[in-house]
Amino acid sequence: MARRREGLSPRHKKILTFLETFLSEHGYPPSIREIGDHTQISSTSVVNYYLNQLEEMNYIERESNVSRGINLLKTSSGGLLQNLKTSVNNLSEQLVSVPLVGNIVAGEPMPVPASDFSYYDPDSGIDVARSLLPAGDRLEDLYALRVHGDSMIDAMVNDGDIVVMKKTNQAHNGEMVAIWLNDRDETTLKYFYLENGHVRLQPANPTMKPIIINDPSIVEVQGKVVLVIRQISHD
Amino acid sequence: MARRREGLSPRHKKILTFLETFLSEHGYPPSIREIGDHTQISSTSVVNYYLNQLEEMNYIERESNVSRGINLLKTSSGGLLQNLKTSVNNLSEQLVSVPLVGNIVAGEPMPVPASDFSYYDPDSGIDVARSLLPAGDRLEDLYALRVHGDSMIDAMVNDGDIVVMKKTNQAHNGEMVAIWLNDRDETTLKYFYLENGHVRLQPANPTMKPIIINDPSIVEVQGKVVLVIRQISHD
DNA sequence: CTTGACACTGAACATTTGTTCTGTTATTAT
DNA sequence: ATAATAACAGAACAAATGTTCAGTGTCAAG
Repeated sequence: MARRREGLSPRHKKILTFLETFLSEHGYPPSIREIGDHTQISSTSVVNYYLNQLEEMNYIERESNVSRGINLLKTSSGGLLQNLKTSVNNLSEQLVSVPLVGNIVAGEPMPVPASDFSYYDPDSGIDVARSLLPAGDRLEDLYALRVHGDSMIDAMVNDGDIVVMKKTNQAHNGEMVAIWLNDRDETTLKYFYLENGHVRLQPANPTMKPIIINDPSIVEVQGKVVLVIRQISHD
Repeated sequence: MARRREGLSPRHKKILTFLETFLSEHGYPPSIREIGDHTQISSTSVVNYYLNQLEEMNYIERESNVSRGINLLKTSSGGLLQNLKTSVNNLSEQLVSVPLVGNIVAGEPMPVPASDFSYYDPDSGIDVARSLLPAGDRLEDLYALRVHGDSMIDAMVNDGDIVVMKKTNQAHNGEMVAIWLNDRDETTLKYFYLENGHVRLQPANPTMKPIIINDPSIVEVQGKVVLVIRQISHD
């Protein structure tokens, strides 16, 4: 006679909740005895009895004869919890911290970080979903700058916006690049076209006219823009 | 004489990479012997020796006399991995999928999703780092629209940009809102100010003049802009 | 050439840990 | 009242596991 109806008993739920809590605090799973200690189950065989049932119901995976060989698949609410094994795979793949290395202002060459990021401070990164970034780009080639001043308006970029750059000093047609113009002492963000021996720098604002540079050598490409982020707050 | 310079040796890196791989495949850490088996280290005391160094350099935490008591803090590339132990808790809190519910074009009222999101398709969401969104906003009040056409240029928003909106039909001074203007059959994005009985709609582009609406009743607020994202690709 | 520190070895040992076994108790259906 | 099953208990045991120890080998500095 089946007393146990399908579903989780209070004891099951208690064990699952303990698993989640322990994992999040320790970074590794608890032992059978630790589970028993924290769920008022005095016997390791009862813990084993319940873990076997949780495995049958696909809340966990177990590995035989392996200490702490428990992999949490679902929470007690049955929710879509990322489990520990996919979180390693997915976290660094889904959310990246792009280092915010300084400001971009019109009257100065913009900062370009050195390749070793020795100055890197994780607290000053900009968090960006990987899915918003170009698929093939290496994360270590990316950095962020905050725009300072109204000088990038023709690039449709506001004071305070964040631009995510990819390191490059070679532009291809149609790419938006950061360019230092030697003759104007000016950094600008424009779409780059090399045409008939001269450079056309096309503003993002389609109502504005391009800059034509007859001597491509005065164009100094400092990076390529891959993403613009504008957080709107009121003044 | 210090032969080991600061930083990771090839053996350290091999161990860290193995830790990441093992964790992602199993959901629990490897034992000392498993690490040795997969990194061609024949002696458990050498594995222990290297793990102690990785702990000193804050790549891992260890728990004494606990089997598989290793918590991975950083990957071999250093720094870009969120703390693994908080990742179980925090992934869904750090990266959110904001539903992309349609397009915003000037000549139509913009789509505003119903409150229950019953149509919601996770594959069509825009991934956004939580840290880029206003701290107090409820995620279920947010949705994204893709801009279609050049009509939002005065808002410094390009064709193809994504705007993340918060549901509201009341604007406060200084907020950027999406407004349907009945008399013009037009949606516009502007900073909103209610002044002396009339509404001033201020473009984001500071070189452009505001729209003054004497009759506030024709202003229909459809949502508030919280974030603009522009993915740059070449044409 | 000597010295000292780092890297490494293999074994021993103690502890941790999971599984199994032999039961008892509680609960429900007949 | 009885039977069957689930839930539980404690102990034993073997295996897994981490730490320690007494060494050896390598290499750069002095």
